[in-house]
Amino acid sequence: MKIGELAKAANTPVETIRYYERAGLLPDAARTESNYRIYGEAQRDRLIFIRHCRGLDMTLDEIRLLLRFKDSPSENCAQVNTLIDEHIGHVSVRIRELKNLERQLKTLRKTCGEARESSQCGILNGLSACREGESLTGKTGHVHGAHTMKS
Amino acid sequence: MKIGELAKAANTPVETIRYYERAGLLPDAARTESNYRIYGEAQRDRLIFIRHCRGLDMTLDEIRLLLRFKDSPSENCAQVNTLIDEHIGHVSVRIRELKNLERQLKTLRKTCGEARESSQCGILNGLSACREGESLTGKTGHVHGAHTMKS
DNA sequence: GAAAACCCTGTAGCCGCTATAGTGTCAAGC
DNA sequence: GCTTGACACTATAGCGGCTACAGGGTTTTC
Repeated sequence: MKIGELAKAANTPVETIRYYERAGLLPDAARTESNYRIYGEAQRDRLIFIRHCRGLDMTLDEIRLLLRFKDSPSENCAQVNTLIDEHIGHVSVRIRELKNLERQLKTLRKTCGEARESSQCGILNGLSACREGESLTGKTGHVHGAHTMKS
Repeated sequence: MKIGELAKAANTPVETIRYYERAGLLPDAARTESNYRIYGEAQRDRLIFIRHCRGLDMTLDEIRLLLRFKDSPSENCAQVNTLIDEHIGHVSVRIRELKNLERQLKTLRKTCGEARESSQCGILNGLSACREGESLTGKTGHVHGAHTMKS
């Protein structure tokens, strides 16, 4: 199959596939005479694996490690378990952080129930004031942000 | 105060302060004869405001909007309320996504209780298999990722 | 008067894509 | 057989929000 077909089969943009190749997650693809990439089922499955991992918010580095284990089936998978455990830890930490955030934001929102002059706005004023016990976000994990990509 | 003092006062790296200036969040600072930036209390307060907003995971664009309202105190702050409401929405969405993720990861983790051969590893095999009802993450908000920055 | 600590500008890198510009190849329809 | 359109290729730049240089100048401290 050509790259466009693979893209459909794995529900992945073409550019992303080429990016994964450059990034070393997919092996350099075989080429036709006219220099088009061609793929078999093995590569398709590998790509689907990668996309599953990305769907679980793993970094490409984490995925690289998992792929190494997939590529050496006789090795002991203890490191895989560790990786997943750590990743779960990162996600949990991030959930806790975001819940905190949500709480703070809702508190802040209550301080300006209705529209009024900016100078009187409880939100703007609240953001200016210094709160004390603020343990600013994340040093622990690698799960970031509060903003998803599209739109 | 010079930039280093401001950095301490607002608990913000010097480079980040310069970056905010370039990004138009802080006004171009006044300069000494030897071209050093100098700041007063107003700029310090503005920076602290920005850092509070960042602590609440707002984007620089969102913060720019808030600053516009701070800069025109007689305007109606309805848009501020809307922004905060939307931001709360983004955070809530992200929390739901991450909880989902956590659930999936824990399920996956259970499939390989103990270390064994990679080829037998429930995790690696689970990641290869196609799950059906996967509503892949995020189109709705702008709160992203599961990975925090440092370490 | 030398060394350390600070400041400056400009540029490149991080991640995981995404989007261009500019070119080449191929299959279908006339 | 020639045009049109869909697809493929490479190379490069951009996103956000910093962070980290390199290579210089200034100010403070001993």
